[in-house]
Amino acid sequence: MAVFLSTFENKVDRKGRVSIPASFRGALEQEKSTGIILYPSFKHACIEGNGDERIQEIVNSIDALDVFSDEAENLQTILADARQLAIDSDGRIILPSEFIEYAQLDGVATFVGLGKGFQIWEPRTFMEHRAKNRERARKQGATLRIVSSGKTVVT
Amino acid sequence: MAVFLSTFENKVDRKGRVSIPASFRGALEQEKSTGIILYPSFKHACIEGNGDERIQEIVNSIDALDVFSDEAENLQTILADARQLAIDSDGRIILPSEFIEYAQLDGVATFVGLGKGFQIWEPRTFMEHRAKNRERARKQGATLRIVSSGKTVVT
DNA sequence: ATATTCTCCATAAAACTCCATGAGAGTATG
DNA sequence: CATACTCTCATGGAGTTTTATGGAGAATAT
Repeated sequence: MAVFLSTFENKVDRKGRVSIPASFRGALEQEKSTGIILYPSFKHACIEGNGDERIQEIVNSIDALDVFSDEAENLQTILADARQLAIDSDGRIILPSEFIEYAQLDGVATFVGLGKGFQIWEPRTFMEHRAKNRERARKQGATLRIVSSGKTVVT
Repeated sequence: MAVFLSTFENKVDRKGRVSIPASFRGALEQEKSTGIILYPSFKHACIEGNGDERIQEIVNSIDALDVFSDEAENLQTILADARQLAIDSDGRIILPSEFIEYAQLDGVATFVGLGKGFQIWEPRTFMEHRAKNRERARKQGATLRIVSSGKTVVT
């Protein structure tokens, strides 16, 4: 299965063009994704990115919820704001202006691998976010214990 | 099962290239890993290494958590800092500069087998670390209980 | 027609491949 | 048993390919 890993900083030019990191493109190909799907994050000032396969899972998960529940409606807004973007022959996409504004990008974008998907951040904002996460992880003493079944337990 | 054992000291050249110890490569092959995953250690000034099979377990485990939970975000920082590296035909990888800096490598790297995975240290730093560990082990008198499932617990 | 999007090309830097060397371990053989 | 041979492994260098990125022109839409 494809995995999005590591972080990359790429430039966003005046036209909104930005290169997708090569390893992310590799992951997308494994998913047989022709393009990528972007949508604004719920929690943070960043853009969430996924391949087609992952979006299908999300759609199915939402579909499994109670149709008229608040939760379902909340999550459906994700889909409403999502855009499918083609990757051009040079490995780039054009970031829609609403996403550039939402994440407050200014010429540079940080691509953050999260396993099944990834995020796009304004570099400084991401630095702060990461620092906060690390601090919290240290406080909570997060260590990773792999159990034989393949499940991971935070102790 | 693949096991990483013993320690090796290999050179890191100007391009950041370093040979993976042959026995480690053997262990990786048994895991059907085509490459390795490296990420900075939480606790120490060293790099943690695993076969890329391992990262799959971590990704799946995180995925099993509530997507927007704090725990998931804590663990995602591991993925964001991790890199998947291909082993070239000569058995080498290129260490990304951020890892060289993090572990403060200067031309030499110590590979330390830890069973399921391994670590990469700056040699002097590792010496001190090992001395400290041995001292503690002597004081506390570590004993080992073998668990039938194959899991090992240090008490 | 004018702005926006898409295609194609150019380039520099980084990553990858291939080849060569030398040290050491192990093996063969006289 | 000592010497020569072979093999693997670590390491260095050179050349090729891939990436990221900028710009120009063609296609498309408004």
